[in-house]
Amino acid sequence: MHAECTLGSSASFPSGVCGIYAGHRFVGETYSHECYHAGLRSQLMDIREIASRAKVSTATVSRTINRVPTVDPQLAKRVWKVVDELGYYPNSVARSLVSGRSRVFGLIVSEITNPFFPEIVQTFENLAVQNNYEILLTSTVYDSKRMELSVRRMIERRVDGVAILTFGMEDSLIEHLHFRKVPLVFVDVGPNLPRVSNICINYKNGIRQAVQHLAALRHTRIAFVSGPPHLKSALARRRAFEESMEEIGLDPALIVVGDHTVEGGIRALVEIAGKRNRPTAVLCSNDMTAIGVMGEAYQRDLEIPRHLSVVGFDDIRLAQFMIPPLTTVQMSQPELAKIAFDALMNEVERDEPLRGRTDYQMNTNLVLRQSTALAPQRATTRHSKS
Amino acid sequence: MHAECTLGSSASFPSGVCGIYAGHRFVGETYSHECYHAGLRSQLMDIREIASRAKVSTATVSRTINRVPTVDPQLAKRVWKVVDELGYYPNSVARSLVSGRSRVFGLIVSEITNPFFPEIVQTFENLAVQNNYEILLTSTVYDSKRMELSVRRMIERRVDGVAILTFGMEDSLIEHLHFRKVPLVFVDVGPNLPRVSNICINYKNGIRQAVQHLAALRHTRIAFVSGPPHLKSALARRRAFEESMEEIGLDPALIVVGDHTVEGGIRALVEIAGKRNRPTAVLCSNDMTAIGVMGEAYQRDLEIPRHLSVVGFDDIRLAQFMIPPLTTVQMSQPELAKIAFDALMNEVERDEPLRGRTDYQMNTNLVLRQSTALAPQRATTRHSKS
DNA sequence: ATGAAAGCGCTAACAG
DNA sequence: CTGTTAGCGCTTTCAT
Repeated sequence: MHAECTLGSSASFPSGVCGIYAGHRFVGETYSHECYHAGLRSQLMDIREIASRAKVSTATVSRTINRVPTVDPQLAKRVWKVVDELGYYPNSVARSLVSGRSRVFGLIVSEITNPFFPEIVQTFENLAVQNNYEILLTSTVYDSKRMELSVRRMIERRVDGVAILTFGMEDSLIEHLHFRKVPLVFVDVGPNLPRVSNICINYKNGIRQAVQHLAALRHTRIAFVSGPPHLKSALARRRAFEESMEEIGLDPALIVVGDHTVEGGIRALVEIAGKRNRPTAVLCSNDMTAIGVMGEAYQRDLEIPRHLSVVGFDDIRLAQFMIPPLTTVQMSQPELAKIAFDALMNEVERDEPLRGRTDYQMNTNLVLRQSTALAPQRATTRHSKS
Repeated sequence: MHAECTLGSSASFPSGVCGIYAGHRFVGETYSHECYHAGLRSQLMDIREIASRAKVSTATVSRTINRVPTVDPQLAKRVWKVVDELGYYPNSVARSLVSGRSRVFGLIVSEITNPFFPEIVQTFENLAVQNNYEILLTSTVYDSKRMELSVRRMIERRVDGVAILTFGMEDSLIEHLHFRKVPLVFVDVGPNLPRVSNICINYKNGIRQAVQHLAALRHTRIAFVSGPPHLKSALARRRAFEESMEEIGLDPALIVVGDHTVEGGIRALVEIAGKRNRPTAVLCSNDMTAIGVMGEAYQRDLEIPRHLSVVGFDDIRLAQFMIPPLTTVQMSQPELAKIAFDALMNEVERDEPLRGRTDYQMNTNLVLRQSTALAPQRATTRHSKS
């Protein structure tokens, strides 16, 4: 009946708890000599309670639970039985304290509500579950006080590593973490230090594909809506755009400075729409911008893709549900999350830290959907979507 | 120079760390008699290190840091100075162990990538920061194994409370938490037990508004796309729809069983579009469904709102960025998160648990945007959006 | 007001 | 192979 183990790979719950829950008082009634402070101790069970009930030492309970192979199967069975019956769960706070490892990874994002992140958090969490880790999620909401707090919280909770997916973290904060020898992983901006991993995104590949796709659709007046200029990843995208245009002998029709928000996209479209000899295609530095562009185009009866082709960047989940579905450069969030998580795991398991940064590469690729079409002919035939 | 305090309400970082970081070795060099194990101890500072440097006892350091008012200002200043210089951060793992309170709230959601949740997580995190809490986020991804794991993780980490925002949690898991006296908060489905809070959503109000809005636009053939039938909150929405229709003497034109996903919305539109005497308006049980409906309508050249009015439910952030912006019933996610967080805080701070459940109420309201319009006239004048 | 010391629940030496 | 015991870093009596 109680043959199943409560802990370890089998994730099943103890079958005994319901009985206990149903009214069976078990604290203090058969308390052994080891209980010198019954009243003050946890109202529930601890390792000593298990030990005394299974008539073994706490060390044996610990070993059993941690699957140390040298424990006598007989004893182990007795221990598991009690663990199972009492629904005992080891206190990971105590475990962390003694082991010095919290089994928690910090994940710092700029804003959880930014659709770029949920997919990342989800993948991170999946990996955490698989590896018996927890994730401590904090968002900086672009506020330097909040960034400080994020870092402080990570340090106080003694996380085993931090993925910094917020763009624009002050160096002093990074030093705080690095000083405490916490493994760190960054996107694009990782400093060359031990215990630091850096994920290098190949922006050029996807953006070149986007530009060439537009050119193939006979667009020649192609605009770009950039991200915030202080953001390294945004600059890289812009540069990739300019280079890709130059490669095929095209001049950017217009470069609007955006800010990676929907509102920025709206403003950008206003500017684009107002331009004489209006661009026929826009490449946006991220999908939120593209969403803003599309929304404002709709308000102005500018049809997409008939009058204007739009390409995004990131491929957030929503991109495919836009109307029309958004053609965009995919920067796979699950892949990014996996690389980040693995980088942290590698660092945690490494005995001797490396001399410097570890680099990881990630590619980007165009995903074709329905927000791009042949460039409108100048006052001759009209190309509608059907 | 080091006048600022490192800890407490002032969130500023110690100014001394950079110097230390820049090469000043401080472990072991002035280690006092209290250091009996320098090599094995934390490579960084702990409370004893602070104590010995400030020439006070660890108790005094602890009291200072915790702002116990009885400490001598002279001593306190000395302590703060050292804390500041060394960039000491108390180890909250140890704190949790001794205090028995982890200052972590669990947050169980069904899927982080479901756009309904990010806003909730963000608000929860904001409140957590304000109250010196951490959040332990887990997602069940509709998998019972993962649900078990979620609960197990919460218990092992000794969370101080759990907000269960996943719909359809098995009773046995809830018992596990409740058995360990963990405060719990639910939406709609909270059992009547001590330390349980329940947030009752008034679905009817918003849905009635939606129905009356459509009726006022002269829609008479109104369809409803439901959520998964096993979901209590989805059933409540459906019932609210039926009642609201009945109130004004209308029969539902069609009720399609959906599943709260975009794909379900797509299927629903296929069914709606294929019906002879097609409904002119659809009310969807959530926004994801509405997005699916709109997407598929686009694919079929069914214009929204000209040919079909669409209303969603939830008012996820994206709703306003859809094309056209989606008219929807708002169920404020920030408000929900705040109620949930406060409920947990109230429970944690309560000395004696109440006899039974605590109830909280939350309303819903229609938000008008552009996905609804006058019902198309039967083969007479056409109402276009301009 | 301050310090010494006893633990919080667990793990890991070290003995047996 | 098992048990005893000394802590992990902190808070909190209990004396002083």
